[in-house]
Amino acid sequence: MNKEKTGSNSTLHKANKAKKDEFYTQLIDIEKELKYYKSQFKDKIVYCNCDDPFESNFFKYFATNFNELGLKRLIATSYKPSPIANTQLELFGESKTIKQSKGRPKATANKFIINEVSDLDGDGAFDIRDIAEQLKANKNNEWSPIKGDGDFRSEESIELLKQADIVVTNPPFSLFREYLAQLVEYNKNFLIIGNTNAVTYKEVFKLIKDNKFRTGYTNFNVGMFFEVPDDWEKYHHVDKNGKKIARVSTSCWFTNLEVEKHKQDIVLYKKYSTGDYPKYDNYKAIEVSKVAEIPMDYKKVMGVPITFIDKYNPNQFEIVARADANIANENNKYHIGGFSDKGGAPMVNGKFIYKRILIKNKKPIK
DNA sequence: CGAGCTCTCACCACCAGATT
DNA sequence: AATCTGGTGGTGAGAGCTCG
Repeated sequence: MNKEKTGSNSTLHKANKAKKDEFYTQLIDIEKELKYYKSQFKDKIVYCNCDDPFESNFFKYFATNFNELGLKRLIATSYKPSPIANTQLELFGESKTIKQSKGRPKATANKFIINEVSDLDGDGAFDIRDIAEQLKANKNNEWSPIKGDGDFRSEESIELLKQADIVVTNPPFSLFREYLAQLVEYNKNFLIIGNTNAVTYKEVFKLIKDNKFRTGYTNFNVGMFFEVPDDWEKYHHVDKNGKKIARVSTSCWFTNLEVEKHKQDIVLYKKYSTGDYPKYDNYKAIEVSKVAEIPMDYKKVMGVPITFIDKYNPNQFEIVARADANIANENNKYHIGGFSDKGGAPMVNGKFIYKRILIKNKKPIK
C-alpha cells in the first residue's frame, strides 16, 4: 500500500495554516456570472472591499462596464499592496505617495472612488494605465492612501461599506465566515465567491434556510479557475499570458441578489418506491442520493446531497434541517439518538454517507 | 477519457473531569 | 492548585471516483 492516503489532508492543513489567500478571479469568470445581474446594478454603489485595483479583475470589470451597467459609484479598497505596487504607484506620480526616509515612495493601502468614467479609446485593452487615466481624467474621481492596512474589518473600510449598495468580490476563504457576518450585520447585498463547503457552515445554513443566501449562476459542481502567485506549486496549468492558474473545484458564487434559477422548479421524474430509497439508521427520513432522483410524490422528509442547494427553489421545497456530524445543539427533531454517529453524520445500514440536507416537498404530486 | 459529481480524515481548540 | 488526559466538536483556496 503505497497510496498517499493523507495527501489531501496534509495539503488542506498546510493551506489552512498558511492562509494563502492570493487567488485572483479571472475576468472571464466575472463576466460569465455578472451578465445575469445587469438590471440589478443600475444606479447602485458597488464596493469591492478586498480588491487592489492594480490586480483585481473585479475593479477592472466594473470600471470598464461602469456606464453600461449604469453604476452610481464604484469603490475599491486594497489590502496591503503587492510588492510591485511601488512601480505601479509611480504611474500616478509620486505626489500622493508617502515618502520613506530613503526617498522612495512607500506602498500603502489605498481607496479608489470612481463616480465618472470617460469613454475609453476603444483599443480593447484596459490595464493599470487606463485606471490611472480614469482617476486623473475626472476630478469627480478620487484616489487616496488610507491610514490602516485596508482590511475589510477596519474602520475606514466599514465606513465605505455603509454607503455601498452591493458588495462584489472574492474574499479570503479563510475569513469567509467573518466576512459574511459583516455583510449580514450591515444588511448589504452581495455577490461573492466562496467555498461550496460553506453551505454546511452552521450560520450559512441558517441563511440558506431563510432564503437570504443562494448560489449564483455558474455551475456549482464545476469549480473555478484562479490566477495564483508565481511561486504557487499546486497549479493546474499556465495560461497564454504565462500566469499560473489553479483549479478550485469547490468554489462558487454566493449572493442574496435575485437569481432566476432558484425560482424554477427542479424537474422531477421518479416516483417513490421502498426499494429505491432506503431509510437512514439515525434520521427519520429517506436517503435520496441524487438530486435528480428526488421522488415527486413523497410527502415526508428526504435527505439529499448538498449540491441540492444549487438548484433549490424555496417555493418547491422546504429545507428542514441538516444531517451532519455535530448537530447536537441544532434542535433537530429528525435525528434519532443512540447511535455512535459523530453527533449526527447520516448512516444507512450501518455505513456513513456524506453530509446531507433534509428537505420536504411543498407540493408533492399525488 | 474527460467532465460531472460526491465525498476525507488528520489536526486543533476546547472543555470537563481525573490525576498529581 | 496545577497539570494531564481523553472525549468532543469543528473544519477544509481538491482529490478521486463514476459514468457516458
